[in-house]
Amino acid sequence: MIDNSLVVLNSLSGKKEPFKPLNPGHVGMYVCGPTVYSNVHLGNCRTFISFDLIYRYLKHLGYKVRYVRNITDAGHLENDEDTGEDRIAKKARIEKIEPMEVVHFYTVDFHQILEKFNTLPPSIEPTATGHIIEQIELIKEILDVGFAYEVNGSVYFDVLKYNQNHHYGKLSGRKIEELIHNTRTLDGQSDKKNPQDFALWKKAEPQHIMRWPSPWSDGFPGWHLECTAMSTKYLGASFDIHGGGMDLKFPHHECEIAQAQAIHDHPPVKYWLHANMLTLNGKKMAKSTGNNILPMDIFTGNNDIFSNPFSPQVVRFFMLQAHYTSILDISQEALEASEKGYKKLMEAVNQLTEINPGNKAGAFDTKQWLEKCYAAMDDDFNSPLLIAQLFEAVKYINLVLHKDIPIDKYQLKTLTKMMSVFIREVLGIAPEQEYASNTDEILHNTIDLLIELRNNARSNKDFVTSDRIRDRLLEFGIHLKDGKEGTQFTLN
RNA sequence: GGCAUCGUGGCCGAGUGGCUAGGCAGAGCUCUGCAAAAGCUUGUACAGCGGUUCGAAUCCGCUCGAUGCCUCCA
Repeated sequence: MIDNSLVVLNSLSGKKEPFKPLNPGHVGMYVCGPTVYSNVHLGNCRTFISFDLIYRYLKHLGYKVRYVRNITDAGHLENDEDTGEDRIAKKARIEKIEPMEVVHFYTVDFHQILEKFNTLPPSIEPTATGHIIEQIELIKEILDVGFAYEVNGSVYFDVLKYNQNHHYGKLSGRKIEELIHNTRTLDGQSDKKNPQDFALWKKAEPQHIMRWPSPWSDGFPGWHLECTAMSTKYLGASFDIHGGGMDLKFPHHECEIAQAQAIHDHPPVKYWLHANMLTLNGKKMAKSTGNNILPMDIFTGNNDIFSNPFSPQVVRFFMLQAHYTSILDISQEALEASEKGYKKLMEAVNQLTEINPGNKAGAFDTKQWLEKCYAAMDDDFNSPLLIAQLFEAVKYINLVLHKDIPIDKYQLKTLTKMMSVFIREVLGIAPEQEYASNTDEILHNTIDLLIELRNNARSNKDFVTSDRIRDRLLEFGIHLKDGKEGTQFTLN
């Protein structure tokens, strides 16, 4: 299956490049995970769904993928000044609970939401606090090569010195002169030599509870360092893919490149992939403006933004209908359109089992269709284009079902297998709900009985009764449809 | 102000020099007791202004706008 036709948009070059992993057949992928100081953000979910798609497709192609996604549970400051407070410590102070309670609570929330979105768990999910020793060792190495300095128990990365021989800003397209020109001066309130320098280790203030011993002070590691420590530990000094949200390009990913380059004297990552932002009703999502929604509130319908609930699968399908590098706007209308499309797609797939193939092949060119499906995904994981191809198949399936268009065994077998592969395995879209087999059978038998009673009424032209049965069932989410082969039903 | 990404029909969203994207919505028809579903038919869109070219939504320039980053942010 690995035929080297996959191309990916590398943020480092800004161009689509053929994907050739460092070790043939193996892929190392690191994605910046969440800071677990509050409920996982919907935009954050888009990033993880995007990389779930990428992970799934690489695996589908036959690569052995090691997917590392961290949990940031320390070191992520409110701002970069010396007074900046750790986000988790701040939440703990406000809620009057232990920092590790905050961490655990929101880690559980994060996992629950991502599971609802049907994302696969990563191969390794390391935490920052579990890698303090590794981070201290990295800081020592950076100090040894002379790209960091210690002041008052804190250690900073010397960006200006690094930039003498390397380009700090090559990922985000920035020049150091512009950064200096645009950076607000802190009027000597900082220990840093330059405002561009970033913390590798911060000395903890006396009231700061999240603290670890180090050669420099009792303190905590800098945010940028943890990703370098964990990616290096689990994927090596060079690995294939580093992903994350577009907003992490600068400074976070830039700092990661600088740290790794300083120590290993070569770039850490071959392909940088960045997922684009999600906006809500055309505007950036922000808690401060109220233009914000939690994933769970979309699923339950408990929100003021959308007039009805939308299931995780519909939201996932909606997101996959856009390319991961495009800005995507979520709205009531857009979700409704996706919901209908999703149902149409799943309905057609479910009805594949009802088709009896003939000996005559139909006009559907399965070989060409498959090629188009793979071509779509090979072109930088173009899921919207793949979905468009899936709807081509849906159209044909419906023609077979309703218009007696021929289909032979081979066509049916290919469609049945590959529709499932693309929808379930690659796109990671699951059926809306699965019933326990026992309940399922009882429910189906009950509905069949009601359909029988209704059809008796219809034969007697007692449409009052027949419509009442149909309308009442619809209220329960059971949808009856009369066709040539009798009455079918769907569960909403 | 600087950097980055982008601006496609009523809505969402592919497409990066010539050839149908796709989904949703709308209109007409077929089927139907009526619906629903499905099928068929139907839409001369590419922010604006210049330029390159035989030919541009697609390349170049400028203008306007959006989003992100420039202090933490997926």
